[in-house]
Amino acid sequence: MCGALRPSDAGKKATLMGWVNKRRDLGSLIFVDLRDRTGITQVVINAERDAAIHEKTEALRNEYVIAVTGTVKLRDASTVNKNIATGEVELVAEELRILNESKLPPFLPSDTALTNEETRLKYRYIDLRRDVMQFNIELRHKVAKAIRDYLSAQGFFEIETPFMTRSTPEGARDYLVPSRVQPGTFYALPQSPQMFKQILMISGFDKYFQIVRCFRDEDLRADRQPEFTQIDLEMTYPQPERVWEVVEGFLTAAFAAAGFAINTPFPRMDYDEAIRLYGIDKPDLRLPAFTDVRECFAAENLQELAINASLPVVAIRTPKVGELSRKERDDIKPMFHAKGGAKIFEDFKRIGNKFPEAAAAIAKKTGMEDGDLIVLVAGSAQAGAWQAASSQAHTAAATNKKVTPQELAIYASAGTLRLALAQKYAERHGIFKKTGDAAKDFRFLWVTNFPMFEWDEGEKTWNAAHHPFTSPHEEDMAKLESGVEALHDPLSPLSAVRALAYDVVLNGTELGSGSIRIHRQDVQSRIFRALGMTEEEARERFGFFLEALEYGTPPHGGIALGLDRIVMILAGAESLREVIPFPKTARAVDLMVDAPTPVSYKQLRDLGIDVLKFGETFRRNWLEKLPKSLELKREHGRTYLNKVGRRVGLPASREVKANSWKVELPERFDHLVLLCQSDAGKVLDFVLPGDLVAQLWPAYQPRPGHRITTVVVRDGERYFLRAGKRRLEITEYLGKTDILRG
RNA sequence: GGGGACGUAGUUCAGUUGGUUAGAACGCUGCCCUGUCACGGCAGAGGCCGCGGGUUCGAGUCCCGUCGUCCCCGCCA
Repeated sequence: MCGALRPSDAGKKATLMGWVNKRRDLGSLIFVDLRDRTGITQVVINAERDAAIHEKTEALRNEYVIAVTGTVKLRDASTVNKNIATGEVELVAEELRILNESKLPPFLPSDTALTNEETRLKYRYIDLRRDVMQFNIELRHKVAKAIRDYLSAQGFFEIETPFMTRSTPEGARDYLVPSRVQPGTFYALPQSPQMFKQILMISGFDKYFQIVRCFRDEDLRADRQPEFTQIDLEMTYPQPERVWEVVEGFLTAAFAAAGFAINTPFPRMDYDEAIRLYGIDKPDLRLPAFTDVRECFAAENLQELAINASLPVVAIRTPKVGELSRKERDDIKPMFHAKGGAKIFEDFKRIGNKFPEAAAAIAKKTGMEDGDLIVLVAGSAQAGAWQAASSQAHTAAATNKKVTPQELAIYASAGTLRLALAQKYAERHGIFKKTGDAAKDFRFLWVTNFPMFEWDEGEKTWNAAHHPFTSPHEEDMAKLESGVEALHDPLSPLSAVRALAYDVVLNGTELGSGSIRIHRQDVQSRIFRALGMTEEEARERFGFFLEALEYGTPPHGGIALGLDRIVMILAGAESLREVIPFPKTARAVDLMVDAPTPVSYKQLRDLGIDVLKFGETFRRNWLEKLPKSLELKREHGRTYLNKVGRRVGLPASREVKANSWKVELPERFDHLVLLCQSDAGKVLDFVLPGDLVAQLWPAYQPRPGHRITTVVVRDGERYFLRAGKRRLEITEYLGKTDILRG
């Protein structure tokens, strides 16, 4: 392999195969850097030694695939290249074969400046040749293998679960797979194998794991792809601590495989504590926690600052930011997104001028050092009105050590600001820079005792915060019982029910989430009742599962971790795309294979599917595939696309600037779908029933593959179809059918 | 669904208050070069300034729309 040769190999014969990474042509002496997965070796071709090979080498271009046989030679001391592992040797070519040529790639794997994502994704096979990508994918393999090996050694079975499964209304949107055999019905791709793994526990496979693809049809982020990989595991009879031990074990193995020695056990923190100290349920422990500095102010100070004295005053300390200019201070304000009456005091100097004693106390309490930035977040006095009204909640919650919604608003606002500030001044405080000490670089944390229920302000009800199979705390069972009576009361005892749920967090990223599950039918019923679900509704949605629970279900629990995120952090990457070989864009498009695409009518018909609304995707995919040189032409009272002009489209009319495009008619049709861009730039698409088509084109006989184009014209509030000189008003008709505005 | 950034040569980018023929670097092509490894030297090719409208005597530059990529909010049990 190209990265393998060492001085000890000197004198040996070797054959290397790989890509031409670089050719340095010095005339009758040519150097070729030959690259494969393992590295780069320099090949020397000397015209004096072999004119034929030299001639062949002159034809080589970047990314040609070649095979070279030659003798490994130690380099002279003066020509050693310390930058590469094979730098002390080179291969003197005695035979050279061009295995394949290459077109000039849009970018080279050896380029130092990164090409834009669009090009990288389109030519992913070239992008993946880059050493960083090779490293990341190899790292991913090593991590996955380490986890498999560890869990297997611990007695876990890797068991596969179906990809084509049942849609559940809970949680994220499902990706659906239509059934041909039973038209009108759909499988769903799993958001996670949650129910199957619990069924496996019921089935007696007491330790299960799987490195498995999951699918969620939600909007993407840098750390969210529509398909992603989970390390999913479940075991019987565990305390949460037992699950944590297993996770700590395989993470240690995974990080070791990546060359990092991490410490276990990870620290643990209650959800409430995480909110109080960090304003978020996935704290980044590398940064300083909040300090509550309400006590540092005198009551009059708070009044003067219009701060609500019954809510916390949070100090955010960002280290080593240094003196900020007026403009820089102003830049902080837009970074703050106030929730529920939270307000910001970004100018600590001014606080110091006005209230020197308070400022001194704050500086002391926060451990402020020279150059540290202090920003305060507090509840505004205006928020006091509704605060007073629910002061009862405040006291009640205080006894439960529970964070109230009002406090949460302050903490959460401060929490996002804390991260934004840390991000903005990352260069200055340097906390995010790797030190090389894994214990400092990777700050793990277990966040535990999540609330069982979340208040939905819109629906005025309590929802399951995790999933409805999460077991509540044994001690909170009584609250659960009484809380059921107050399902639509935001102050319900349900607010204080804790779940046996836990998250594993690394450097502010949620790596995984798990829980001890409910294994008893009676508890499960109570939870469903608490969620306002009747027995019948519950049966309807989770029938098979509830039935399974009744056949001797052992206590069980587990967790699922995002493999992509783990590898991303290990690789030091900013985006999941860097650790997924074939990722999708923010619009869930695969730019290499160009998916998704519209499918033929025949395919849809087989599935019993009728697509009513063709959206942007349809329009784009269909239009883009038309030759650019088409223009509309009218003949024999019909409109055709002809090869004349530059773009597809109709000449702009006075009334409306309309584009139009073809619709491929099926053998049989009940309606046409037309899409039209109105003068306001809005895309209208609507269904045109068959009898209207007949009115417009009386002589028209639908034929397979026949294409028709028409234009929708708008005149004020009236809409017309145009066919030749005829105009057919469809305004009224549109009112009766569904006109869908895109 | 909402907000923001970006789109100029194959690639990364520059392009002034709108004003001659749109530049640089790398890459590419040809020639020269025996110790390079970011090789060097000489010569050269390469542009619907994303697309469509508009304003203007004049648009890469201003306005509107649209397409695409990225980031964020909502969403993601």
